[in-house]
Parts: sequence; C-alpha cells; structure tokens
Amino acid sequence: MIVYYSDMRYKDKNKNEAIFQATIQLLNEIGFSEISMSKIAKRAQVSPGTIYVYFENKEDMLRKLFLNVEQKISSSMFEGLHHPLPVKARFELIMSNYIEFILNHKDEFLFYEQFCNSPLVENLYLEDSSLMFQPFYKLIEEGKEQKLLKDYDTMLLLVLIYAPVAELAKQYYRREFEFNDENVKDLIQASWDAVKA
Amino acid sequence: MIVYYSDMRYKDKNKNEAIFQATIQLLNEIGFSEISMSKIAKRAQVSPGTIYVYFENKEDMLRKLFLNVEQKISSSMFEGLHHPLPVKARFELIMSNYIEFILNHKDEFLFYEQFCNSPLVENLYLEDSSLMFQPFYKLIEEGKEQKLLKDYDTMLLLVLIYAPVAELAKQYYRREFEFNDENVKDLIQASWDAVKA
Amino acid sequence: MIVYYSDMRYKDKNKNEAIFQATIQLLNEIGFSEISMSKIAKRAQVSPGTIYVYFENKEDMLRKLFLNVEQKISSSMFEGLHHPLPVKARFELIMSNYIEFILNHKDEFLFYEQFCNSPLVENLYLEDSSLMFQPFYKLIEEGKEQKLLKDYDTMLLLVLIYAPVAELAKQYYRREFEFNDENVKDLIQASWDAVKA
Amino acid sequence: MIVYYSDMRYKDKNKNEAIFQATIQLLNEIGFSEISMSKIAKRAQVSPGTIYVYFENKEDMLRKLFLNVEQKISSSMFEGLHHPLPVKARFELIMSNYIEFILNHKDEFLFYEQFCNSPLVENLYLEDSSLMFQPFYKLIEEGKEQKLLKDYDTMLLLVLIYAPVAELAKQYYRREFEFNDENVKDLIQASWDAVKA
DNA sequence: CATGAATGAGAATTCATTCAT
DNA sequence: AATGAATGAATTCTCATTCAT
Repeated sequence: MIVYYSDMRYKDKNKNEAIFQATIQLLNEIGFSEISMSKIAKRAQVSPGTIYVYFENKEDMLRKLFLNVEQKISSSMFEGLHHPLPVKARFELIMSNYIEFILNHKDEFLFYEQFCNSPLVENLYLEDSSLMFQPFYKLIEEGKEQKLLKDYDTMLLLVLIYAPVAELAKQYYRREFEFNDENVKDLIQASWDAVKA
Repeated sequence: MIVYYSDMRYKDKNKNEAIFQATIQLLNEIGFSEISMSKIAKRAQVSPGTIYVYFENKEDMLRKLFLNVEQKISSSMFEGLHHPLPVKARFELIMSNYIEFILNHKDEFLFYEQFCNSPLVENLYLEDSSLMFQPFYKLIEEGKEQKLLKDYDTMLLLVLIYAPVAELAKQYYRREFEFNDENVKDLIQASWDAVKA
Repeated sequence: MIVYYSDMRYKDKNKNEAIFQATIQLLNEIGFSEISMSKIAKRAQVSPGTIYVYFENKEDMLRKLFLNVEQKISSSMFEGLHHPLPVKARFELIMSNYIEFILNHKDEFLFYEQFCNSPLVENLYLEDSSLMFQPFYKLIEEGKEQKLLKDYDTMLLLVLIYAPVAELAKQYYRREFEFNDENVKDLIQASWDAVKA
Repeated sequence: MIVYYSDMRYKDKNKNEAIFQATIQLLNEIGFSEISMSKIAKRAQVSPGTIYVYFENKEDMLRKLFLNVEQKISSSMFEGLHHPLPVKARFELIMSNYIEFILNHKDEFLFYEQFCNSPLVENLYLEDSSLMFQPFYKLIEEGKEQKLLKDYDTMLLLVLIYAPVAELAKQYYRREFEFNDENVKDLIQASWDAVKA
C-alpha cells in the first residue's frame, strides 16, 4: 500500500510501521546494548538501506519512534475525556484508559518505559514530554481548586496516580501481579485515596 | 589498597570499585547503546584488559554490578528497622531511608532504574530480586493482619508505596520536582493514605 | 567482473578469489600462528568487513578455501583419465598430472599440506576427503584384480604412490631436491616398483 | 625435583617438560591458530610468568621444543645401528625403529609433522634438519656404492623410504589404516622394492 | 523507492609479555 | 624460582552508514 503525503511522497506506510514494530520488539527482547540497524532490518524484512530511505539515521529513527509511541499513549489515555465530566469521573476514565492501553500494547508500553529510563530521553533532545500529560495536569489543578484533591504539589499528585499503575503493569509482565477486575478496582480506589482531600 | 585472598592474590579492591563506578556513570550519561568496555576502562583509568582480570566478560560485570547496587539499596532501605517498632513507624522509616538513599546516590539509583527497565534484568537470569524487598513484604502482611492496611493484594500495596517515591526521584533529577521537607512530608502522608485501611 | 545470482546479487567473484589467494599466500609465508583477518584483508586489498560479506567467519572461510583447493587438486590429478587406458598408463598419467599440478601451483600445494597436517582438518568437520581420491582408489583395486599390483592393503599401496611425490615436492620447494626429467622418470619408476606385483 | 645444570641452574626439569608436553598436546588438539601462552600455562599447571623463566619468549620455546622432539626422533630412529650390519639389515632396523617411535609417541610425531609442514621451520631459522638424517643418508650412499640400491638421487631414495611410513602413520591416527604385523611387513618389503637395484 | 555489497571505525575479548611481590 | 595482576596491542567480528544499481 502506497500513501501520498505532502512531505513524504511515495513512501510506504507499511514499511515505516514495520521498522517501528521491529525496533520495539527487538528493544524489548535484547535491549539497547544488542540492537543494531541490520537486526532491525532483518526483523522488519527490509534491507538495511531501506531504513535510511525513511529515516536520516538511527537517532532520528529512535526519536520518531519514541514520539510516535508517546502520541499513541497520550491519545489512548485521554480518549473520551469531555470537559463537562466531573473530576472523579475523569480520573477514573483516565485510569481505565491507561490500564486498557497497557494491557493491549505490551510492546509499546515496555518500550516506552525502557526509553524513559534511559539517558536517551535527554540525549535526543526530546521536548518536554509533560506536554503529553497536559490534560492530566489540568485535571489535577481543577481538582485542587474544587477542594476535591489535596493541596499538594501538582507533580506529586500526578505521580501518585500514574506511577503505581505503570509499575504494576511491569510486575504483571514479569508475572508477579495479576490484573483482574478486583485488583483494578482496588488500585483505582487506593490511588484516589492517595490524592483525595 | 591490596587485599590478599587465598585463591585471588594481589587483587585490588579499588580497581573493582573503579570499574563499577565508571560503568554506572557512563550508563547514566550515554546509556547501554553507547557504552563500551574501552570507554569504561578509560573512565576507570585502567587498561581494557584489566577489566577481564576482574570479570569474565561484559555480561558478568554488569550482573555483578547490578547485584552490588541492589544490595546497597536494600541495606540502606532497611537500616535501623527493628521489629518492635509499630507498623506505621517502620513504614515511615523505610520511606525516609529510601528517600535519603536516592538523594545521596543519584548514580546508583538511576543506574538501577535503567537496568530494571531494560530486558537485561531477565536476560541475565538474575535471581528473583523480590528477596531484596522481603522485609517490606512482611511489613505489609503484618499491617494487613493488624487491620491497619487495606486488605488488598500485597504486591499492589507494595507498589503503591515505592513506585511514587522512585518516580518522583526521577522527576527530581530531571528538575521537574523538588524534594523539600514539605513535599517529603506530603508524599509520606499520601502514600500512607493510599494503603491505610 | 560482477556476477548476478538469484539470491546473491552483485557479489564479486574476484573478491572471493582475492581473499582465497591472500589467505593461501599469507599462510605459506607466516603460518596459522601469525595470520589474521586484517592481514588477509590488507593483502587482498579489501576492507576487513568485506570478508564477512563473503564468509560467515574465519572458520567458514578456511573450510571453503580448503574444499576449493582440494577440488582443484582432484580435478587436475585425474584430468584426461579415460577408463579404457591400461592400469599402468593411468598410473603414469596420474603421477604426471600430480607432479605438474604441484610444480605449477606452489601456493595451493603447500597450503594443502600445511592444512592437512594441522588439527583443523578434523576440527572443521570436513567430510571425508578420501572421496577426492576415489578414482585413485579404484585404479589400485583394479590393478590388484589384474594381478599387476601387490596384494597389499589398498591404502598402503595408495600411500606408497602419492606420499613420496608430495614429500619430494616439499624438499623441492626447500631447494633440497630438483625436479628434472630424470628424477621424475626415476620417481615414477621407483613408485611403480614399490607397488607392482 | 630440582636439577642442577651448568647453564640452567636451579631449574626444574619437570616444569620444562610439563611446558613442552602441554604445548605438544595443545598444538595437536587446537593447532597454531588457537594456541596461546596462557592456555599452555594452564595445561602445564604453571603460571604464565613461569614459562618466561624457562624460555625467552614464545618463539624461543617453540624452537627449543622442536629441536627437542627432533632429537628424540633421531635417536630413536638410529638406536642400535652398528656399522658392521649389512645395508639391508640396517634399512630394516631403521624402519622398525621409526615405526615403533611413531606408534609409541603419537603426540611428538604429529607435532613434528605439523611443525615441519608449517612455515615456522623456515621462519625460526632452524638449522638444516637433514643433519638428523645423516646416518640414513650415509646408509643410502653406501647401498648405492654396493650396487644394492638404485643409482638414483639420494634424496629421492631417502624420501621413497621415509615418506610412506610417515604418511601411513597419519592415516593410522585418523583411523584410516591399521598397523598390524602384516601391513608392517608389507610396507617394509614395498619400500625396499622401491629403492633396491 | 528499494536493494545489499562495501566500508572503516569501533565493538568485545585475548594476546604475549612484564614486573612487583 | 614462581607467581599472577596488569597492560596495550592485536585479535575476530559487528556496526552505522553509503551508494551504485
């Protein structure tokens, strides 16, 4: 399938995506120390040279991949988030969305976590990813104004909400935690207890 | 300083430590994709060949380094933890110990997080690191028995406590959060609220 | 010269041969203890990396080189060997062919001898090279049936024929023997005397 | 056990021999391309540094080892060779001696053959090993004078005698030939037929 | 656009050798 | 004499990238 873009003409979206998927998979399997452009090419079933048709170099590819995944996470997380909803309902929606994304996108999630914990995030001069959490940030500010949430530092409250979910997901993928209905309910309750006024 | 062992004569403990420190620093600066044995040797001010006097290979060195750091974190975290202390006091002590460690051992902490989020943790066949958290685990079980803590899955409660601290520390080192007295107090309070019955 | 294969495009037969020749020459000059892939690359006027486009690794290259040379020796040795020729005529033809090959292919011959006397022959799991001598073997069996040759172990008769030529060739290349017409005639005569009934 | 020599005082003959044996064995097992001073040291159960107490360097060690083995072969080969014995008896004695040596000293024999077929023989500036065959040479000259042997080039006659034995020994160690009484008798007979007038 | 042969720099590791003990 | 830790050069091989096709 060939797609015509304004600045990316004749480029095959499937190949681009195949390269992204191959990179994500390999990064989760063997990590940054063992990955290489030829291994990625082999996994993506393209020639090493082809990667350089789509990306300037390895760094450029990784940066674009990271932004792509970050975008996916962000849009999944805030899907269906209409402002009129009350604060707590929005909190619960975001939590559910996030959990759903994590459980259905193992590779993207683990890649993102690995990437965020490596110095690449800084070294690739990726703009502040907090933009991605903007709606989350606003929700918390609003909750503080409505005295629903504790009057703590906003970043602190934010982290109290998303850090446990992410960490539990990793434990889940290491088979040390189970994501059943009860645990999800408990998690959402406990997170709310942490931040509620 | 030279240490004499029965089967390992003249082996210099400083060199071992210098290699560890060089690796930790470089890993935080340039990451797994850019690190190399020669760069480590240069930073540690030893010859590349010397690393192989102390370690079988790169993998062996990283495994031993990881276990070494994990041990440091564990012993710091549970320092002064006497059983007679009531559950909440022990909870607060662990939190303070952990925060103190993180703030005084930037390199070790960031290395540990990077390592845990890479596939190396599984690929190096490291024995279950949950042993390290054993006292923490027991504390939570005890808290549940005393009806002080929610009757939730133990791993869930564990994560609700340590995940936010760790995540905030990373935000702190990215200059997106401040670890002042108030924030620390708030964090401990909120974490307790998350897990308390 | 560029050859197009179905699954091996653009691969240059000259480069393959250049690598083989460089290896043979260096092996005869400095031996297995001093040879290296970079020295081979330099001699063959290719980049070290290029060798790995043509061969999996050093072992694979040496194995393929050995089989290549063995094939050359075999086809030279039995060139023009028509079955109708009487046993003695065939014996003499093989001897002449072999001597001619040895004198015109110093490098290949000395490489072959060095290789056969090293443990590589066994360690590379090379299939039984006796296949190469199959026509020779058959000639001797036939000679024994016709009562022209001694009724000795076939391998014994085989060795009585080819071992002296090969050894004399080595002495020749060490300037301790001369391969003039008389010596060649004498050698063939003496070899025949050794095996004839 | 410590032995006192004039120019090799306090040096342990056992260690010297252990190093020689380790080298011979390893050379037969893995060859020149894979051998190393540390592997030799490990096999000889001495420290790498110890080798340099006995030898100047690797080259010096190999040279001395070669000369040592050559000496052993030579003295075995000509053992019991009294001049009064008739030519044919001496021929048969040398053959028997040589076969006996080969069958009882696999490692030394194979090492010698490997070494002689490598460029090391020339590169180590080893003096003409033909000195070793001096008595053999003389025997043939004498046989020619007595018209017992063909009036061929002496080297040619020499090679006709020793090359087949050596080659058969190699086939024997590759399990492609059997050294039973009959074969030995046949070999000596055929070799004599090759050279006798 | 897609290929894969070609490259030289750099990767992990081993080498022969030295020297303080 | 004997050790083995230490070394920097050299080993095999892989890397990111280029470019002719």
